[in-house]
Amino acid sequence: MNIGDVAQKAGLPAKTIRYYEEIGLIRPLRSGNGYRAFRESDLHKLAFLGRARSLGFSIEECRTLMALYEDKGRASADVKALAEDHLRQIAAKITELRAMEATLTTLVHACAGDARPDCPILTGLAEPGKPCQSAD
Amino acid sequence: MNIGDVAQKAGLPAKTIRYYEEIGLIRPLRSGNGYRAFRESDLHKLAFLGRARSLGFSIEECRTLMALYEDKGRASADVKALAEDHLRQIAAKITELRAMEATLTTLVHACAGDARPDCPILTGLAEPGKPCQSAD
DNA sequence: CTTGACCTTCCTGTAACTGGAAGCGCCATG
DNA sequence: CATGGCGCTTCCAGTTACAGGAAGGTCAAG
Repeated sequence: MNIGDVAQKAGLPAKTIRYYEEIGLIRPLRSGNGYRAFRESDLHKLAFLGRARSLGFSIEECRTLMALYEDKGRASADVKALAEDHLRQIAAKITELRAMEATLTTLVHACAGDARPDCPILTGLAEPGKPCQSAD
Repeated sequence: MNIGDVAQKAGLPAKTIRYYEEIGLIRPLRSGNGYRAFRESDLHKLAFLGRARSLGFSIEECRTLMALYEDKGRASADVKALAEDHLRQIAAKITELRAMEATLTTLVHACAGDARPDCPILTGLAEPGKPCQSAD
C-alpha cells in the first residue's frame, strides 16, 4: 500500500503519517522506487494511533500505549494507570473551561450588546477582583 | 516601574511581558539605561491582558479586546459578539472533552488493572468501531 | 511523449510562550 | 575602588503536532 491508501483507510492525512514515521511511531518498508510500502500491520498501528490521538492522548502517551500494546507480557494495570492519569487531565481541563465559561457567561449576560459603548465585559476585564485561574 | 515590579503586580512572568511588547500589545517607555519604564497605564493594560488570557481569549482576540477597550466610541455589541463567539468555542471544546472522557471512562472501567496482560483499553483502541471524533 | 496524479524530501510557519546564554547596570559591602 | 550579586537587556533555541508549499522523481493512461 502506498501512503495515499493508508491515509484513506486510517483516516489520517499523509502528512501526519510521514510525521509519525519521522518520530519513529511507525517504520514502513520502502519500495524500489523510494515510495513507502505499508503493510497491514502498519495500517493497524496507524488506526490505533488515530484513535488514541482522538481520545486526547499526547504523542508520547501514544508511544507508550503502542509499546504496551505490542508487549504481550504487559500488566493491564500499567495501561489503566496511564489512562486514568489522562482522564484526570481531561477532567481538569473541563473544570478549567467550565470556570471560564461561567465567568464569561456572566459578563456576556450583563452586556446590552447595542450601539452604546458601555460594556460590562470590558470593565469586568479591566477591573481587579477576578484573578480567574489560568492553569494548564 | 521596572519589569520585575509590573510582573509582580500584574501576576505575569517578565518573559511574557517582554513578549507582549514584542508583538505590540504594550509599548512601555525606556529609561536612560535601556530598562523598560512602565507607566500605570501599562500595568493596567497588562492586568487586562492577563485576565482576558485567563478567560481563554487568544492573543489576537486580546488585541481586538484591547482596541475596543481603548476605543471610547465602540459599540458594546462588538464586544459581546466577540465574547459570544469565544463562548461557543469554549462550549465546543467542553463537548469534545466530555466525549473523550465518556469513552475513556468506559474503557477504564472495563479494565481489571492487574498484572495480567488482557486489557480492554488496548483492544478498544486497536479495534475499529469507534471513530471518536477529533474535532478542534 | 505528454499529462496528471501520486510520491519524495526539505524548509518554513503555527501559538504563546519558556529556558538559557552572554553581557551590561546598579547597589552595597569590604 | 573593586567585587558580588541581582536585575535588566538582547538573542537564540525549543516546545506540540502537525500543515503548507516548493522542487523534483514515478507511474499509468492516452
